[in-house]
Amino acid sequence: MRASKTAKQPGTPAPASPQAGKDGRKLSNFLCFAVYSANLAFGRAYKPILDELGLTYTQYIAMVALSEEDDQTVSMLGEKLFLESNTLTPILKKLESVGYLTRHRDPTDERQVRVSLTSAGRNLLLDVDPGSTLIAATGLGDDFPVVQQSVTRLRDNLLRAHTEPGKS
Amino acid sequence: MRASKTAKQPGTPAPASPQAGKDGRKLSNFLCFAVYSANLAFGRAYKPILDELGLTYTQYIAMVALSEEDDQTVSMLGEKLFLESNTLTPILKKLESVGYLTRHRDPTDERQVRVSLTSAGRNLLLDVDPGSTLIAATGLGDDFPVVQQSVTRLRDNLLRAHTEPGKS
DNA sequence: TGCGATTTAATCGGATACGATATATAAGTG
DNA sequence: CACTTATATATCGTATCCGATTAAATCGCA
Repeated sequence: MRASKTAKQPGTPAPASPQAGKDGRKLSNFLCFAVYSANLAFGRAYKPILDELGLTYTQYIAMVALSEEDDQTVSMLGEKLFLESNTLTPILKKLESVGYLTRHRDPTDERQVRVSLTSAGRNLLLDVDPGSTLIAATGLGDDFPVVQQSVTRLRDNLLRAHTEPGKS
Repeated sequence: MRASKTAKQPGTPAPASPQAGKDGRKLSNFLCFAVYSANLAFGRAYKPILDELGLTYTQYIAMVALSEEDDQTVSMLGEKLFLESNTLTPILKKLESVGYLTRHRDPTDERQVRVSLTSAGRNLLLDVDPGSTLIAATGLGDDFPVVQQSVTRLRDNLLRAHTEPGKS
């Protein structure tokens, strides 16, 4: 969105590499740290909202992912959430124990577990409205969709580079 | 709140709020999830590099923060990393046990613990160069500094809104 | 058909995050 | 000085993440 051709901003150092120069190793120049700390900030912003529902952040996004489709397998859910069964299974069991979802072995393939939200789980999602309050808290204004898309692209590029070791 | 003429991507709806409309609750419309999953992706991208050094990601950024200044207290370090003693103390003890830093009670104020990198710790940081390889993996190109600044601003806004409850 | 290879969840151990609490030290007050 | 309050770490319990492994079911192929 901003001047892709000019790499040299007058006021901002903004090096492409955080290694450039002596002060290039400052934490504030690390994109990974910006993302890491922004994630912490989001977790803290969501906490008071989700606490009232008795949900953690990960439980919440798992339920959002489940609301998109019924009878998803753990693997399907994991692809959406970028998590695997070692992380998801305990979370799903927890959500099942409080009645927000059901877990059943697929009769067609007993290896798979099909997960679906219960009506209680679906109703809970209707109650939570973190968007309206938190959208403002981001302070991004019109840049909101741009930042979202940039971070999403960043994520996908990182994961692609990670799974395709053939490059360098 | 809307009206971004800069939305040059033709096919993307990119609503300001993930709540808008029925499909607005899709996970892909959540900025928090973009940040959350990008953080996971960064962790996985860093892992093979840091594994060779026997460091975790959090241990690494803690050492980067320590490299900026000697004799920092746990609180000072926590302000930089957005963490508190409950998280930092075990990490610092671990890094001390492997000889990368020292921890001493401040004689002036015995409540405080002063932390400094050892020469071994400083040398270790010289070895790691995740920048050059990972910069390319982000695939952001010239947008790198823009995204970094946006995410940093996002984080600061979220934390400010969180600590200042006087708004809504 | 038989059986090794693959796939899917689940389990386990280690390392964060974080709220709540504990402990020790320092500072403030009369 | 006694005593209360405040501050700085540390400890503890809960909930993720993740690599490695396990267990069960399915697939592949002779």
